[in-house]
Amino acid sequence: MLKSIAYTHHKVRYSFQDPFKQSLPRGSESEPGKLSFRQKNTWDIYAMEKGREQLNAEWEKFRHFFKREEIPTKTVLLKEGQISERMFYIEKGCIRLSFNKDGKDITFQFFFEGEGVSSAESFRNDEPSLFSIETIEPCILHILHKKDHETMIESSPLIKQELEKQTFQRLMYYQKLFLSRIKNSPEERYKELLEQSPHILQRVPQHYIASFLGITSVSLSRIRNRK
Amino acid sequence: MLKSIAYTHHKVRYSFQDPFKQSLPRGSESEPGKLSFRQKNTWDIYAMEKGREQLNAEWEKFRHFFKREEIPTKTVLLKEGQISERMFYIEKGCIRLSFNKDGKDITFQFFFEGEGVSSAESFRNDEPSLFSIETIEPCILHILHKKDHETMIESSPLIKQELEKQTFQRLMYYQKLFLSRIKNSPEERYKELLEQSPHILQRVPQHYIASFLGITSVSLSRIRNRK
DNA sequence: GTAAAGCGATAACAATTGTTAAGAAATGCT
DNA sequence: AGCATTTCTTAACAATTGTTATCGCTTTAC
Repeated sequence: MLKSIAYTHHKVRYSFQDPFKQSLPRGSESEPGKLSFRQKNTWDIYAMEKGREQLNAEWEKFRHFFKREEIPTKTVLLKEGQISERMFYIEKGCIRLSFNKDGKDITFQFFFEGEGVSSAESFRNDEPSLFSIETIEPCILHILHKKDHETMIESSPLIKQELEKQTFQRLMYYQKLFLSRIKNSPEERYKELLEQSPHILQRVPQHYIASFLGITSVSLSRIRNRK
Repeated sequence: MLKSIAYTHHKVRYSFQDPFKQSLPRGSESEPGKLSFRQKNTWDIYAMEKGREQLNAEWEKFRHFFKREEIPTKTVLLKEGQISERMFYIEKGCIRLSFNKDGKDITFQFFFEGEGVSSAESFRNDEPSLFSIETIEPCILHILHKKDHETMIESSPLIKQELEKQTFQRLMYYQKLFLSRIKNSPEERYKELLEQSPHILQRVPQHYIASFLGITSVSLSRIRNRK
């Protein structure tokens, strides 16, 4: 199967920049609503700044820590309850986060190309992960091991500072995610997906979308028939 | 009314330590489940450490930045959409966070004595707050103004570092909050409140509890009749 | 002390969603 | 291409929650 995806000998086309700058998952940006593609714009502004270039140069120093791997569909990268030792950066493909409730699988976030994925608490505190990480499509990932991550932080105060800044941004993001989840009905949230993240609806199977919206796939069909 | 609460001439009995160490709201710890009173234990351990004492001594240097105020019930400390210039530390009383959806008021967090409250994004980025902050009971608060907060951070690398550490903890907390909200039904979450945070049920009016659980007060009455 | 406001419980009815099952279409594998 | 698996839609019925209104009790304000 992987053989049919001729990426193995394909020249990598992305440039190596801060791999976790985009760590706020794009799939869920429809929920805070205000984050849709805003980071792309912010990214452009940063890209113009000298500091940005300096930071990218700093990331470039640790490029060798990221191991490139091709991963098939429905591969569990991290299982809920395990301790995470790796972070993932997506070059190609789609990933979902999920957890188990009474035998039922609940999806709550999607990640796409250019985004970083991890179970931060597990990774940083050696605690069992609260959720699983799984590929939805065939993926090309760049994988950072925990030890290399620590080495990187110790070696570069600049990167350490940047990651702290991102922690705050993620806090803000989760706050918005949380509020949006409370605030909007599944139907409202589906409509936001339609308007702001159509790529999710095109690439992710409906039953994952339903799970993500917190409803059954039957209810999702009903919602889709209402519009 | 405030005159009947004879705190005005009452000697302050708390000691001035890191006022935001307890910034993870206690009211919602029932949701992550695993955080219930755990911080109190962690606090004790920290209190034994020399570093802890050093940090408290550092906080003590900025005690004068915190303005003590007595606030009556149902006082809006920050209105949704406004820009926050203050952080609050509760000496006495109860505070809730809420936002408005189609004319309806939705409560999502409670704070009690010993806890810090703020709209972090608004405070830090000068953005309109996503929610309101309101007292449920008569309160005694220690209020930190934004300028003083900035002065404090610039003056003390130790405190700056401590606040960064807390940011990560808050990120973890919100992640758990989010997952718990998705995972558990209102009834399950009500039962957790019963077991782990009975003080909330005793002090907070039922209709706020219902709102917090994401249901109407009628549904909450039904749930209460089921147990 | 009295009036008003606030709070909680309950009933009746409407609306929404879940569960289960069946069928059709799309996708994956050999 | 054929077959197996997965995905999506739909119907029927059950379960749950929302909306509205009413009542009684408690608290607050004057």
